[in-house]
Amino acid sequence: MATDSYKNMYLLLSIYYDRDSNRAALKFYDIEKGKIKIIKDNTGHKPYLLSDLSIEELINNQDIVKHKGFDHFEIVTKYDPLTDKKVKLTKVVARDPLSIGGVRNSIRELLKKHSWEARIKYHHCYTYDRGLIPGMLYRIENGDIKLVEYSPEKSVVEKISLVYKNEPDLIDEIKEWIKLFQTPVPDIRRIALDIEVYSPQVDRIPNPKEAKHPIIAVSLYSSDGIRKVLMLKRKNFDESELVDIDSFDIQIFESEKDLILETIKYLNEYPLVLTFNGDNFDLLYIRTRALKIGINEDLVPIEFSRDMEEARLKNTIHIDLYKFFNNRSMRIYAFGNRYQGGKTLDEISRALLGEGKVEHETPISQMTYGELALYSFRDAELTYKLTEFDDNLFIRLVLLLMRISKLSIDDLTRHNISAWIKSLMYFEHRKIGYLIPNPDELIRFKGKTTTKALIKGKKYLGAIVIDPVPGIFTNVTVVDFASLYPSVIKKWNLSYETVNCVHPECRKNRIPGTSHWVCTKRKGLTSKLIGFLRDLRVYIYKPLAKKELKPELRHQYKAVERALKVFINASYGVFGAETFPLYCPPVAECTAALGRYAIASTLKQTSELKIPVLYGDTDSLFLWNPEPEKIEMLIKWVADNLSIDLEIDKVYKWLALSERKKNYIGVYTDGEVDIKGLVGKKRNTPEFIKSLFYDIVSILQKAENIEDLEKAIEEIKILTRENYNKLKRKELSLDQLVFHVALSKPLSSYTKTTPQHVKAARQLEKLGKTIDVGDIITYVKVRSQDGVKAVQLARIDEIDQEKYVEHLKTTLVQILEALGISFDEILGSRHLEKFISGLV
DNA sequence: ACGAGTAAAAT
DNA sequence: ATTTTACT
Repeated sequence: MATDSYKNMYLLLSIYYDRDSNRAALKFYDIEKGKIKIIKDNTGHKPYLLSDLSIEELINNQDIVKHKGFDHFEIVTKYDPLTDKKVKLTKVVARDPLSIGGVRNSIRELLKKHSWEARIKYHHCYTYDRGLIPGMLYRIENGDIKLVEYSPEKSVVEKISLVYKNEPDLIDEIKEWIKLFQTPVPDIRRIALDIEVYSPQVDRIPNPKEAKHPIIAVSLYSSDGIRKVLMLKRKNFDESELVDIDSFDIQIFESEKDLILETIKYLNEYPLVLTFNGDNFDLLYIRTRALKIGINEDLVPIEFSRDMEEARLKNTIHIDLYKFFNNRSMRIYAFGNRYQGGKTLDEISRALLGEGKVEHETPISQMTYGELALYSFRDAELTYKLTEFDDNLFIRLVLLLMRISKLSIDDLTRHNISAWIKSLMYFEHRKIGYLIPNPDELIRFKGKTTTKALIKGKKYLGAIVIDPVPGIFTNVTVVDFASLYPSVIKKWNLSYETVNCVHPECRKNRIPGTSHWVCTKRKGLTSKLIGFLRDLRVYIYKPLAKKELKPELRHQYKAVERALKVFINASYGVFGAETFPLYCPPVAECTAALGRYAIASTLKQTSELKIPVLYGDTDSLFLWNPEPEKIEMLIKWVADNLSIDLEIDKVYKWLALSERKKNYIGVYTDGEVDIKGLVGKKRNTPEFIKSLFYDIVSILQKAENIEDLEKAIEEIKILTRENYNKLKRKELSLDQLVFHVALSKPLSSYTKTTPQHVKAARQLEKLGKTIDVGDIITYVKVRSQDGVKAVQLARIDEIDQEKYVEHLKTTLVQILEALGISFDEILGSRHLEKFISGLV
């Protein structure tokens, strides 16, 4: 792989509908020049929809032929995955992207029954029809756009040929996938931007749709060395406030118009413009304000989508990091869930970069020029650094996710996993001539679920959680299935078209635990794709990410491995989500059922092998003191009988299980602690209880064996008493007693009950504070009618101590119950009782 | 705007 | 008993 030279290469970043020319357009990144190159469609490509009405039927309906946007009909043949039949369809071709909507509307009534592929976004369709893959490298010669081919390394091809030796017809296809991952990922020149706005009301964020007040600062931080704050000169300007700042440049503007015009230069200059919440604030504000103060619209390169959700730049590309870093998949898989809960730039950058925003008490509008410059600059700096940390992980990840999903950079960074998988699936459908089913047709053919969920309101039965054996155990080995659900999807040929297929002879191929069956004649599309991605991750890129010596390549493989994980792990969930256009509950239900089947049969085998099982959840089994040979036998049995990889996940020096599921504490052989589910760990727990909890944990951490644990308990007892007394003597500050709870819906929609955090939020609202969905409400428990007060309104002497003692107790009982039980055996049960009663 | 299962507190 | 949140 040649990573040293990108000569004459262009990176495809975006495919979009260009409003000015009413055609599709492509945004490439010219790697050598560090600039965007825009190419407008010159192929005369026309949008279309597919209908199973015949040409005669359509002609009889004169509305369509008379419609001025209509161009012509074509006949196409497709494979219908729902009926397993070839079908002839009429392709209704429109004149241009603008008229496709009108053409569709002219036969809307007919299409409700018969249409297929009528609701698909034009630029997605264009992406496939032109055979272009966003995120890949191209050469542009005489108007021709040619993919730069990187052949996979020989060792990689050999390995994958070995893995697929029983399915040789799939080898060519998987080699195409390898090209996506072997093509190098170039760095992209980019600039982060953040604005500050004057506001006469201290607590109000200015409304960007009105933009009543001036922009007073624009901070910029770029990959090629721009470190700058543009500032508006207001009254009382004092240059001396700025003399000490030497880590970045400050440029003072006499007029706001000049300041905005200078900002616009950067928006046109840099290929990628990064913001944090620019879709909803910064870019919207700049545009509104620019027009308001009389800048000609032609000079403003900021455009909005019709729903006002997306701020696009005419000549370059805008990425809103707020959306991307708050994407669930990104948070969980790519970034190891290191910033759970937080959504703000401050919280996210603290978690990922270890530094947060500049703390300030003075409202922005009252800051000195020096304070404002420092504050504003840090925001742009953090925004940029979110794309730079971990050796440009962000850029690598985004480009690889684009290659897998076939989405443009602006679509990818703004949409969630279901849109990514939808785009991937649609692309594959087109590639192999499959008709894309309409969601209502899909449900009609595949039916509903047949099992009953344990949780009210859920659609089908999920995973098994084995009742834990309470007590303390030394030497516990945890085995788990390597990506259980994706493995099951691959192994059992699960896909929306293969589950409950039309062939009578497949009906006997039952899925255990359900009334569904799966096709024996055709390979399922989802099964094939998820199988590819899984195999590439497990057999190729996970090993390469570890052993590759060249840092550049190693970083790329690491990003490949993580990007694959994102898709693989979400592949099951989307089929059970109504919002997914290939929603197919039987697929999700079969996946979960086969997961249960896998763990249940493995459990049976452990008892054959006489390995004691202490606990298990979904895809894991906790084995007590297992002999290594027996684990080997178990792993072999699973491989032979279930064709799933069972792996040793972790080994505990000791593990304390309570009676509660998903609730335990253990110490690994390397001394690291593992805590699951205990309230002491949870985000909403007050700091004072949390810190006591962690102090106790670190005492336990030192214990090597059961005897040590006994001594540890004594220490814990003393520590707990101390803290209890602190509470009673009111030696704690309000801050340490705060509960943090997120508001999951708008305040007005809490109608059934009024939880405590809602009470506190309403108190704040009364004082004129705006409260939004997702806000973390901080409150303390007090002795009053409501029982709670927002922390801002409370005094230390109002605190309801009893409530806190209760909370302290439940937190500690979770640990002690587990420890106590084995204590019962050693010291008798009085010990624990005395310990707990001593607390209250 | 990705699934189901579990725990705990307040109402 | 139900609602709500946090977590696996």
